[in-house]
Amino acid sequence: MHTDSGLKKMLSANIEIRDYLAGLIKQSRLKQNERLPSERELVEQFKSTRITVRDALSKLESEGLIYRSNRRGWFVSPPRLEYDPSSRVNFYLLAEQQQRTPATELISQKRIKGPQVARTTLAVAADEKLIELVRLRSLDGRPVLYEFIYLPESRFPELMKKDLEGSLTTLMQRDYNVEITHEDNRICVSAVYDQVADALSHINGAPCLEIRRIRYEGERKAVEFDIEHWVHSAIELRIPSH
Amino acid sequence: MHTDSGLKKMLSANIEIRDYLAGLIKQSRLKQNERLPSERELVEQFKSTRITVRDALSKLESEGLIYRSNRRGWFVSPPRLEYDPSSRVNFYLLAEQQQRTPATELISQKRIKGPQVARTTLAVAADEKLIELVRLRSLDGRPVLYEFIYLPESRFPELMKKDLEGSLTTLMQRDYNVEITHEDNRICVSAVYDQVADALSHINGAPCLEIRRIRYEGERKAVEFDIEHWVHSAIELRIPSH
DNA sequence: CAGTGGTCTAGACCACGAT
DNA sequence: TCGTGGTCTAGACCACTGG
Repeated sequence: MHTDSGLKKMLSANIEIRDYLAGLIKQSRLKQNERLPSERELVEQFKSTRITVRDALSKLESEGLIYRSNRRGWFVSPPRLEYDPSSRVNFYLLAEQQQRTPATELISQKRIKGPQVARTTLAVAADEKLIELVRLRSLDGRPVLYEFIYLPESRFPELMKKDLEGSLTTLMQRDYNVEITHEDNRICVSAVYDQVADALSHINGAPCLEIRRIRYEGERKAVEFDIEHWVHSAIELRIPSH
Repeated sequence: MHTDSGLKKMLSANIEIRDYLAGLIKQSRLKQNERLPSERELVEQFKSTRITVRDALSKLESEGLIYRSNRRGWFVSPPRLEYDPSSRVNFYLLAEQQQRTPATELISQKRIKGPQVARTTLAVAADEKLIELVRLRSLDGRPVLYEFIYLPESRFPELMKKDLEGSLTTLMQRDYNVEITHEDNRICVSAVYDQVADALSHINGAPCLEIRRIRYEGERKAVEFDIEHWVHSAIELRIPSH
């Protein structure tokens, strides 16, 4: 008996479909942000079923080659935004440096107790409220980032009267004299649900790139805690060192 | 007519199953590395179908709460390894600092032309060969990292006679007098296929965390190019700055 | 060998987007 | 209203794992 280890595997149907679409994309027969054929059209073309077609599409989604827009269809991903989380370049500047059009929508602003992890991180007193900002950021009209920002109210009085759709770093510096000395970023693959999934035009449980950030002024004083959920195909992190 | 926007959504079946299993895990009713009930058992328990059960499982997988082992079952993820790619701590030390048992298997070592991206990055001459090392790294017996390493042969003569399962950084320093001055890491979510997927006990097209790294000795001389594919639930990157 | 997940068939109904 | 993707039913066969 020999084993198959040296032989090529049979292509399964979903890989065939994936390879076909990946080919179209790589040859630019499908251009960036162009819609793919509908799932039912692909079913016909490949004499297959929607389960199999959707398997192929979700593989392409995992790779970042395509993205979905809820109930509208599947689209070819544009190049990823290169993002160095440790740099102080803000979102607008970053996007424009890479010939993209940024936009920010403030989804909500609240004075709340906030999640325990934020309270602990920011070391606020038991009776102190946090300010929670929820923002949705887009590139060329496509939502790519849903973020929660927590700030200690005591350090930022009157914050909620300001313009909160621009660069927070700039605002903090200008109006509150905050100088960020260092930060701590944690990055992992996670999943989005409910309002986050909806806003990013994703399904419940779709993978995302999650960045949790703590910003400090001075050695130990945390003044900002963020949780960012990125559409994973929209971003590539770049971490230079030393 | 009112809209539903203020109301709670109906739970779909796959979310119900997800929530049930997520609850068991968070309450430690299922312990780390413990196998979940089989898909068919869950089908019975929830009077559902495998499609729906697998939807729920893949959501939990995206979140990193569970991982799969090919055709063996689904298992509860242990805590993520915290990894600072810019630190010089090697894999063994890192794992042991976090009470994990590391292992490395050298899958292959070859003298080859190598992929164009590696040749360009390392700026090798047209006739020079690269050394390609392929390694699989595990934590507590679970494969978590499949990596391709490219090195210019001219800088590392006789490399293939050495022990290539330990720390390369240490080896390069000791035997070749290489002092890494800086590096450039790029991180994105991608997907694994074929031998990578097999080795990580994943299915084709499953998402992974991909790290591409260039190491330099001196300002511009690249001496190492790596592509790492991490099982995403096994890792959390930690990037301190300034 | 039995049991597992991996892949697939051939449909169905629904919610939502575009028009 | 129609077409889209999102969810689901009720099965089937295959490849591989582990005893």
